[in-house]
Amino acid sequence: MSRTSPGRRRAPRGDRDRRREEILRTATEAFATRGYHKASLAEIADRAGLTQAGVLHYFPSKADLLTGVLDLCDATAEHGGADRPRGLAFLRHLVDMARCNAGAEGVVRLHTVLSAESVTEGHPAQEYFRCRYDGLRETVAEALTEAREDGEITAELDPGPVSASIVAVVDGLRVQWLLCPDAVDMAAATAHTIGRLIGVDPFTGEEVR
Amino acid sequence: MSRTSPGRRRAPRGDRDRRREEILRTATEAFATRGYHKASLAEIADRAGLTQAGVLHYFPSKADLLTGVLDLCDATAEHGGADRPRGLAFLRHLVDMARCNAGAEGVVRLHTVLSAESVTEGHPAQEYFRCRYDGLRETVAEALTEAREDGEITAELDPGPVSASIVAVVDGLRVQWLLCPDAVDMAAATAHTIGRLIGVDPFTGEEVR
DNA sequence: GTCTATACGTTGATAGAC
DNA sequence: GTCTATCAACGTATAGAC
Repeated sequence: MSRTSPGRRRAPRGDRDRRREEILRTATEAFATRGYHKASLAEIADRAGLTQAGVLHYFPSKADLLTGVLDLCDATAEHGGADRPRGLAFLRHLVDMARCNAGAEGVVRLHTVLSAESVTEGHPAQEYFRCRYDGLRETVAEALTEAREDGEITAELDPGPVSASIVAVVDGLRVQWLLCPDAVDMAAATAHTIGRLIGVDPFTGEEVR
Repeated sequence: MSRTSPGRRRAPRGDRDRRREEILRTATEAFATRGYHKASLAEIADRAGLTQAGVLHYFPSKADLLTGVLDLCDATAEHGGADRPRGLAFLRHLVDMARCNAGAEGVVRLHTVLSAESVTEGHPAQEYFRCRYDGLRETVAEALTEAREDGEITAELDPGPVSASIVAVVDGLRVQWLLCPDAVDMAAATAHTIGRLIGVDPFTGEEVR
């Protein structure tokens, strides 16, 4: 183990890590606005204040840079490792995220562009997104089950298909919003759709009919 | 006007048009599996049985080829110019299309990949998809209004947000299905979500609660 | 109408000086 | 650690022979 490594996460280990993070930040922006294939190492390097060869010193290949970006994205989203809300509260959390997303075009763009690009032949993020959607569907399904156990949802429902639909709405609204921000209210549409799908307004708890 | 042109649409005008269509077919496949940026004219030309320069003889630029693909896609989808179904029947039509899509991976892939890629900076299909989503939302909203007028839907609903959500579900399910076909039943999930959103099963007409 | 040849730019990656 | 230099490969598009 390196002498300077304290052996724990979250401890800043010096200039190298700061450099890496700076590169990841600019790479995130580039991938979000241009997509993985169109974004170039030279452009990323330029905005990060070094040369293209410099970037490849920290990330052996462009694909490694992409996985680095996605990992950082996950790490940021977990924001300290707080437990996920239980039951209906988690569905409210989804709506809150949609509201929050409406002010963070970059994040939305990154996810939207890369997730769709990942379905192409041999894309380096394919496995990442496959796992991600599997996890998302399962998490939503769990939350739905909890909500029923806790009596927050009274309607009969099949967690599998419903969770896929919820994830799909959140996703699909992003594309429309990116192309035409004024035509879509992501948070409102998400909240409304979830409410109809589970038969309960996720915020007031009132029955929807 | 050319001597061989009969001056009407749909009349096969000879080898040139057949060639163009052949190129468009292979280009469609290439854009669907690789995305616009990653697909190359050389690859398309190769599979169409001519050289890269040959392709550019029929389509002045790669961007023109893309718009040609999208136009052909539209023309095919209109299949003869039949009027769109009215009211609830149109929503059933959406479900039927989802069912049909589950057997036509290529079409799904083309739309999914290009629509998301189009939100990137300066993408040649950006205007196309902006208009497409505007049109889709409006068409769905019209169908919803008709369904209410005809008494097929009794519940109160706001056509704007609901139509955006319906379009979003259809879209979002495609990404999940492409990444993991066994995990998602597009037609079932689409039908179910639409049913909950409008309060009526689109096929049986029974009230949903 | 289709080809060959080529111009001309950009890409990701490597080697080696400093 | 960061650079310059260089690489081979690939991209679109054009020019001109046939």
